[in-house]
Amino acid sequence: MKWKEYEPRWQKKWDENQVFVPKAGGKKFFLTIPYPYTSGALHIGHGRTYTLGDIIARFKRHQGYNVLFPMAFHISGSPILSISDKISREDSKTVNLFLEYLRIYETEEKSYEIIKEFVDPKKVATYFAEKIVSDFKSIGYSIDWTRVFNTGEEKYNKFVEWQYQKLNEKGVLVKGKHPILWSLEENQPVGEDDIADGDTDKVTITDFNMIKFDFEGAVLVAATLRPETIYGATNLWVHPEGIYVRIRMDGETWLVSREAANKLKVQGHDVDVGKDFRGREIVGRFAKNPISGEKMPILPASFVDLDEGTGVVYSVPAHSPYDWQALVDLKNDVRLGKLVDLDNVPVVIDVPGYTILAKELNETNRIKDQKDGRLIEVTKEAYKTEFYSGLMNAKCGEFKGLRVSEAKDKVKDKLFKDGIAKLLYETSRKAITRSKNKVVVSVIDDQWFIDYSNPQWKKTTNKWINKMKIIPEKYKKSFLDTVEWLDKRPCARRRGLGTKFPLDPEWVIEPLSDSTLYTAFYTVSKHLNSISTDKMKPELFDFVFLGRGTPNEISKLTKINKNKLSEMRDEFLAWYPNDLRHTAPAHISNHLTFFLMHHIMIFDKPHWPQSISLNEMLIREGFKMSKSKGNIIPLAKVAEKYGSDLYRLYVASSADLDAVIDWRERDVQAASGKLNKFIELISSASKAEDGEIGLVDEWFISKFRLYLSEATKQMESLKFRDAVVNLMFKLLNDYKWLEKRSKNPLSTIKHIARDWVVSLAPIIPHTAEECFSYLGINEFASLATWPDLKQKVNKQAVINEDFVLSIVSQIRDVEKISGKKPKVVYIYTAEPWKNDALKIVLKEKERSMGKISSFDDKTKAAKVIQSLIKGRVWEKYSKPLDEETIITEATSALENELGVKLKINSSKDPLGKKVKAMPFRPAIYLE
RNA sequence: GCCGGGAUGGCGGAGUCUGGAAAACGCGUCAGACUCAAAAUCUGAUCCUUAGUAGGUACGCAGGUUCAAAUCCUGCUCCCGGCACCA
Repeated sequence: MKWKEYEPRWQKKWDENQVFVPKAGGKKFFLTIPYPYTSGALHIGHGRTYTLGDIIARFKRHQGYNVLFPMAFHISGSPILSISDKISREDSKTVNLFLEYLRIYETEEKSYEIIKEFVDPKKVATYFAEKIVSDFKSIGYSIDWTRVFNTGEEKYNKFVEWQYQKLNEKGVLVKGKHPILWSLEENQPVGEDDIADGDTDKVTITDFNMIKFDFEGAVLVAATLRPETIYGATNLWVHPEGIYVRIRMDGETWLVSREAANKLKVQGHDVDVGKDFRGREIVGRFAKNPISGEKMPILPASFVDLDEGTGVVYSVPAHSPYDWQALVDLKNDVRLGKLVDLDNVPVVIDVPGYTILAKELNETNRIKDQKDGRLIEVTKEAYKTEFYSGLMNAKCGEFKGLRVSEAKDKVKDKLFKDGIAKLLYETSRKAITRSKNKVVVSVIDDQWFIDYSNPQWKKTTNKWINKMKIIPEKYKKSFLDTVEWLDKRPCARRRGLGTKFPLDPEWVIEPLSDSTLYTAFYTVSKHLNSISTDKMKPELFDFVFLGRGTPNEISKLTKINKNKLSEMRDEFLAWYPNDLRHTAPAHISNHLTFFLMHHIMIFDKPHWPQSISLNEMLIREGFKMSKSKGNIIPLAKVAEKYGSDLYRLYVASSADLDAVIDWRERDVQAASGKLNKFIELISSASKAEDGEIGLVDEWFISKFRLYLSEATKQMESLKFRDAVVNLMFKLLNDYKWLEKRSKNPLSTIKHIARDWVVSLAPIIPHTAEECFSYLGINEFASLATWPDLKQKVNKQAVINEDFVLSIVSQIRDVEKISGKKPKVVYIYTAEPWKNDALKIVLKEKERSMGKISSFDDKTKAAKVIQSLIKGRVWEKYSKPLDEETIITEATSALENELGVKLKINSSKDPLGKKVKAMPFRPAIYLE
């Protein structure tokens, strides 16, 4: 792996010569990849996206584009903050994780020193940002580092503030209520990171319907996920030992569990807690069904969970396995048994194959009592069955005949409209924070949102997406779906790093919402370094990005030199729009769509994004890389372990964009062999004497040019894998044959060496540079012009030599089938009249049978013509070959290759093979 | 649950959009060459039958459209990803 030795050398040269720092102007290509979040070391999976992006940037550069490929760092949000928190609390898991990251770069001793500084979140951010820069350089990325920034910098804050001012002017910033996960004890929002097992077992927010049942001048509030079953309610359940409270809630008197009262308090309701009581105190009394007005008994049940919903549920025995079972359990109760009527439970949802679904399911599953754990599964089954195949029946009034899946929301809407129901948010599972406090749902009422629901905005965006190039194209639909589905989205949070929300500085702009327009920021970021932030008024950005005002006016207002202003505006105009944004499909449903929509809302149409490309993830030996499995390869170790060019070659060639790459050590080693072979060939060719170019050499050169033009198209559509197959694997296979056939194979390589090296330079740039130096080409391979695709291809040489190769495989076929190891092989070419038939077929194609009259033996001729038509000879050939001459010329190579003696068109023909020969398929006899 | 995507040899995967000789390219395996030996490298074989260019079996399952289906349509099974404050 000699490339490891020269890689750093070329990286240094690129750096010193600022090879990838473009000056605005000319035919431009502006490529971006989302900036990495600096909360740790990147691994080879992250590297896939950046590597493919770099290959695109480099390819475009070869094609004569002036390429801008910048990079920055994301530090906004809470993760970095909570890392510092945890490190300062000496949380051992976090400390160990970060020590592990540090050891990638530092000595043991130094790691311990540095981690102490990580109590400061900015230190975490800047440390890893720096390391990512050196990681990226070590892989040879052609990034313009002069524009680097991070999202915590003041100039960036100014830019984001401007952006929010624009959004506000457009009227898409709205304030409202919003449910979030919350800890009562810690009195703050909890993110996935703060929840115990939050990463593996996600917690989401579920909507419960609280339905009010009049009860002795108050309301007893039952919670349900299945409002459509209200028509079949027979009674209410409370937990007999549970503690309930009487509360004043938004002007009404409610009875709910004590836990529920606490939740309601933080869900935006006006709650006064009054007297508490045990569930059993109201057992046996009656509440009123809000739909039918019927009296319904309140009964005790132990399955009722006080900490889920309101701690009160209504009972639908025909459709809920728990309810049915609890009634069965209660039937024999001396006092309450008489309130239970199992013979007349109302069925309100008809399901084919069932009469009373809950009863029948419980019986087939032999449920013992309401404490039976299997009830959870049975309930799920009941719910699913009814949801998909249940129909609301005559007892459901206006909803009769509807499928449950449709009726559910309609019934819910009606209950809410009639004031019978209210919404309660509940967590999807019982969850605690890492500090062991309960997670509940809180509703905050002053949450700021970006309102993506605006139909005009959506329409314009969809229209634009349809026009955009999305690669691979199958992801286009995901974009359209996302736009369809987007609604209001919270854009500010109470804590985290980032930009203060300009309309309310108590809030910080949420990290995905501060990263929607920053591709524009790259165009001027380095100019802003010399301007003090107090001069960065909104008018500055209005001018630079939107062309509002004149340099004179803006200069007066901001005190920024007016030439500087013009320079910035010019640079923005020179680079924008963003020609390609490359990243992973996971970003479609959030970042990428915001990126599009914000551009469309704020920028002029000529500056909207042009195209987006996406690549799937990378796994290792069949498994996802994860900290717990300990199977992560950090990007920082790639150069040392494999060499960057090998990494780049493997990442480019082992899977298409939309397929997951499996990093398999064996295949990596195989790729290493090919890379070695390539380097050796170029290196020895560079030293070889010039030789004569024969027909076979022309065959090879032509093959290369054919592969090259195919590969160029493939590179343009980002099919790197196919390009590598053509330029590397196939060509190296052809070279093996060339070595056997040509007098001067290395000198032939010399003819294509420069072009070959350049064509692979985007993928293996260090090796390309090194090869240029072997070849004595005194320029950067990274900046070399893409090979001329109009160079001569000798088609006849290709056809002839491919024919010779087909002779080899035909003889081998026969050897294999006959099981013979011949000493002499007799070859018979087709009789001349068959070539006449061939000429007809080449001209007439499928209609050739019409010309059959010119042949003496029409039966034989028909057979031959039929076979030629079937073989579609016209697709490959334009005229018959002089097969005898071609084979004669290649005789010695064929004899060597096969280890036999060849005799062509000999009169000796013991098996009568001669007559079987066809054009392009001579007959063969083995002796 | 909702919304996407996928299923092809022993394995990774081409081929699907645009129906018309399935398996390009790579890995593995087997055999041979080189070597004292091994590794590396090179050569060949790798669905079945067959002195041949032909036939048969095969692209998750079940149907359908068509002269013709891996490819188009319908239903099903299983896998993977995203799902709003999370970067």
